[in-house]
Amino acid sequence: MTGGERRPTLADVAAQAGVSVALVSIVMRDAPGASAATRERVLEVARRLDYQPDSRARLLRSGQSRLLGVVFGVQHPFHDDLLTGLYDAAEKIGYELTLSAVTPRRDERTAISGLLQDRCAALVLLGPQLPTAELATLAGRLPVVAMMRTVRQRQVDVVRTDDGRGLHLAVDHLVALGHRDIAHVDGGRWLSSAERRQGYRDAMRRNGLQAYERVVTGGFGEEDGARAARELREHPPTAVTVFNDLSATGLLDVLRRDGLSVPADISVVGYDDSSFSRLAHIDLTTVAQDIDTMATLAVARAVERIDGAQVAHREVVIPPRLVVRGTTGPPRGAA
Amino acid sequence: MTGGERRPTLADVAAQAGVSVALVSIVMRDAPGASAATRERVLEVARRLDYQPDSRARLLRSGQSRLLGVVFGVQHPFHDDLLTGLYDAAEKIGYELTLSAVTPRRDERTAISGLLQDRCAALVLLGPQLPTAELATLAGRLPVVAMMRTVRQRQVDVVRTDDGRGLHLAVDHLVALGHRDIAHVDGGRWLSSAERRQGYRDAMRRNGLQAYERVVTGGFGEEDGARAARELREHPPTAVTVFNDLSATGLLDVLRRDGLSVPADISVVGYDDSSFSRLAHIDLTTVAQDIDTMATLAVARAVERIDGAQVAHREVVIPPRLVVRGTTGPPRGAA
DNA sequence: GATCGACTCTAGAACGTTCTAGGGCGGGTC
DNA sequence: GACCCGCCCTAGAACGTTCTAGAGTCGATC
Repeated sequence: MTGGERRPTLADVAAQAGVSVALVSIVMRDAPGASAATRERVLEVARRLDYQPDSRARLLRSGQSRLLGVVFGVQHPFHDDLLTGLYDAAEKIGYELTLSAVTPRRDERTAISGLLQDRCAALVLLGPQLPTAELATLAGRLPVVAMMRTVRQRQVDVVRTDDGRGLHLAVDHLVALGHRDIAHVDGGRWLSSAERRQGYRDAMRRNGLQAYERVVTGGFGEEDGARAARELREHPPTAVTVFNDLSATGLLDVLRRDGLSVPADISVVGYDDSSFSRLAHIDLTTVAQDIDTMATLAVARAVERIDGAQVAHREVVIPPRLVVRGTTGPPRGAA
Repeated sequence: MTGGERRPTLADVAAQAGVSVALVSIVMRDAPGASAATRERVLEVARRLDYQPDSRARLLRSGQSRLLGVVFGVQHPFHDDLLTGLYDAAEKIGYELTLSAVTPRRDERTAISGLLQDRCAALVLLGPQLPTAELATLAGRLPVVAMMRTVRQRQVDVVRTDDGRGLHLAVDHLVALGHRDIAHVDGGRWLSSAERRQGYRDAMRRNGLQAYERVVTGGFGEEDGARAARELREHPPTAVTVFNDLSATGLLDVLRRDGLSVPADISVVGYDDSSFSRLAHIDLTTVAQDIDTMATLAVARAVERIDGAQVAHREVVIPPRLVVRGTTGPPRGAA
């Protein structure tokens, strides 16, 4: 029953409309070379047969695929937001997106290889964990844009947030509130942990607070933040900047169970503006990445490479934005 | 520089290995009809040239596409988990997945039409919002499996959780703890809100608690839960079951700000086992859907239809599971 | 020693589209 | 009236693969 009938092709439409296959193709692509009258007639037939072009055949023949492959991770709520932006950006310039997910049981290599078989024209990788060497090989075959990660390799384009600046914003905000004793909980071995840590250090020095510099090893998850909080228990600072929002919530939880009041006793700043950080419950002050700009630039960069343009800048660094919510305030003494 | 060279094709491999194109095809597909020796030689050449099959050409020629189209929504953390399961299930039986996302600015119709052009063999829709009539038309063209939603239409297969039973579990758990005054905050006009509400009603009656039945209109988001909490303020019950986790956290927030202690003063049960409900901070007792089973069954159902089997059951209903965490406990009197 | 079957391999058509080359045809210019 | 140009249209090759039909070789069976 279902699926019994073959889907209509250009040939079917052509036969019904009494024209050649080539002409129907012209009409469907909205290409010049058909009179208004026939155009109308062909479209009418196509609509009646519910004709849908076959993108496989289309792409196969026309070489240029106007298709961008995107690799994203299912664990990152952040990636979902980025996908939204990428769809918008791609649609605006007439490109299609094809998605391939990295899951706990499906690694990046598998995800990428699927996209290569689909012959997309370029790859956009969201926070790739692949070693630089492998990214370089890949970039030798087709344009590759890495997002949210630095790649010291001239073949690979990079679009990322200025994480250093993100921590400047966080620290400056705390200093403006009157804090001096500000610690940082880093991301351990995670991508961009080093840069955020360095951003913290620079900002502290610029504010003349090198005496207060203190970095605690953290990580990606909630439990990492909790562990860091316990480590800070002995000599609690008046404020903490944390590698990401998830870690920050873990830290917050321990602080509150210890009877500390946030932000009166201690202020906390996260990173990412994750969806849950907006929950009234958590209400976390955090550093937000400019998703729309990043998405637009990533797509633009990929397309420039596809079109063979010699791209001048290989790396685009976008300034982040501080989102002030309820977990930051003046320290007790300063009130 | 990049993209200058053409990707190698079967013909290239054939030429280098000194065999016919057809034979290389046989080897690549692991089909019978090639000697071990040549097989070895061809594979070696393919590896050397870094040959990647062109899935477009492959699918175009071979008609059967072994390709499942999946439509998911970026706003739902739950969909990410489901994707993980779908990838596993599809891989196990040799199918590929192709993803199309619904975003705030890309509707379901667009997402589906993209997949139709890719000529996938069947569609798996996660919580589709499309009207039944449209789903029916679609199902006339290719097998369609809807997940997490009822569709009263015999062409469309359905795989969903037994939401009624989910609320039975929640209510029974609370009753076992000693609660009698249990209210329900529903999902408003959202899919499956009606079924969960009815599940609550049935469970209350089965426990002889019809006198305590109380349903408050809620919704999908946090603010809906917060609103419901304010509405309950006058005569607070000792326990609440909520449409989903997001709404439950909004409710929790208002309760706590009102000075109520959870679970001592009031117990709360959510629905979905969303990733954030696991955060130590929120630690929500909730009803979990059996993601792996759902994913496996959805893929199996789609494939059966593709293979033309006459499927007996059109609707599969999976029992959920209660995850007990920190927001439920005995009521004050019962301690 | 002819016939058969199994095995390995190949030539060429086919999938649905786009692209290249060119064929009518009407009307303007010399 | 010969020429050229622009417009609308068509035939047929091409994209990279799989599929069908069949060709060649070898060894075993009659």
